[in-house]
Amino acid sequence: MSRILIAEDEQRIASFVEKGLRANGFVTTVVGDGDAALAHVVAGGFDLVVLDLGLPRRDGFAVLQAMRQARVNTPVIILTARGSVNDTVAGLEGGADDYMTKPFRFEELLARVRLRLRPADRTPEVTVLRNGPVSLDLRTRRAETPEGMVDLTAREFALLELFLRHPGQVLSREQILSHVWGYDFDPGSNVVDVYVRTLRRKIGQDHIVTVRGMGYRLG
Amino acid sequence: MSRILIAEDEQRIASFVEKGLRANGFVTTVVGDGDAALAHVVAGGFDLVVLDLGLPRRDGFAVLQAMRQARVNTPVIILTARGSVNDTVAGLEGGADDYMTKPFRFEELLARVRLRLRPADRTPEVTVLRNGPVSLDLRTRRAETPEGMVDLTAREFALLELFLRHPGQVLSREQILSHVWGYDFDPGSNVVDVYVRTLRRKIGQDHIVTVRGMGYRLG
DNA sequence: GCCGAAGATGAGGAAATCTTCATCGACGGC
DNA sequence: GCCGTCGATGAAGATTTCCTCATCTTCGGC
Repeated sequence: MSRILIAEDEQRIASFVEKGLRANGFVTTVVGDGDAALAHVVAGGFDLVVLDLGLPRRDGFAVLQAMRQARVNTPVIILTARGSVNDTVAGLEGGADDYMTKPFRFEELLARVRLRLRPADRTPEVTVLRNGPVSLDLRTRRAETPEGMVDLTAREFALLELFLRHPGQVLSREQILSHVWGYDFDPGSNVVDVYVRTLRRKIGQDHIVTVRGMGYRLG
Repeated sequence: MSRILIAEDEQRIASFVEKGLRANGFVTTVVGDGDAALAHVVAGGFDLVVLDLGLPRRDGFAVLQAMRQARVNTPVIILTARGSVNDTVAGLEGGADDYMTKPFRFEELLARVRLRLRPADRTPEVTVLRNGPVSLDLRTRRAETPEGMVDLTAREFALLELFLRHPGQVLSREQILSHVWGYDFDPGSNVVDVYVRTLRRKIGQDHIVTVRGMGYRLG
């Protein structure tokens, strides 16, 4: 699978991103400052870089600039603090391929990573996820089950997508929280329970199974 | 282009659907009762049927059943009144491929028509619409312009999609209203104006041009 | 330049979605 | 079977999106 360099100094976020990407089959390397990031990128071997703008020693802009000057065309996804729109624009003009404002949901980052890697690995884009009787059209955001077709809200959609991308696997509330809601969401909340319920109401009770003490599982 | 049979007795809706489909390059035929619908379908020559359930002389169910018994496999999209969920389920089990509850927005119907015709014409699915500097990813619902990338709300997305599917063409407020909001929306409203404004705010002022006395145009 | 009509804009209220909270019920260990 | 913990559920409150309305600005004919 593809190799991804994560350049991020905040420990919490770095590990959030790393765990998530590894769980999805990517090979990851984490570096905590700009110099290291640049060295790794130029040395080669990475298919994509997740680059925080606020790195110590040499900030993200400088890394990006040096990279492009060295004619390294590895796709770059920038991480930036919310509100710093100017950063964003400058980043994109400076040669980044995409950006994410913090805090972000892991699934969003994942979607962008997949998007940027696809041209390279020539895999056609998946537009419908399916698992047994449940299917989800990613374009129209509609789910289809034996009970009929239903339109989903944004959260319901994100949750069902997560389940469909990990069929049969038990997902803990924490995993679901970080993937669908984001890494800085209150872990004491029971939003996941509530949304599992609304999903079950819409697509039918039987598809999402409760695994007591562990979490939920699809199929 | 593909030929579509519209079986609908309400004049207003029939013409709404017919105009819209023609404007998008489809060849249409309208019939107002179930007998005529069945006769046309069995005679052949249609690639898809838009079928109202509440037809006179022979209702939609009967038409669908007779069609399938006659081994006609033309895809069928059912139109049904909101709330009659049982109808919907029964319809799908009876061999329909998709359904729409009235009132519906034209763009939604169009999306489903395209979806059902695609397998036949082998055209790969479009996931990114582009026009000059403006592009829209239909999967992530994100727009990209020289000013950066922006996330769109549902309405903003539907509006921009409409513009991108008809680049350079002047769209009247009425057209936009019926396509994005639905055929029974108050024509005296200025929602279109308001949403054009929010879109301009997000993607930049210059892309959507006002054509005084006529409507708006992209590019 | 003046006037009327068309479009732009800001703000407020309505509706839908999302999140939290309190309570109820079910399961498993003992 | 009893109790404690975990999950299910309903409903209220917060937030976001959507739509309407009143006002302001711009355009084009005269």
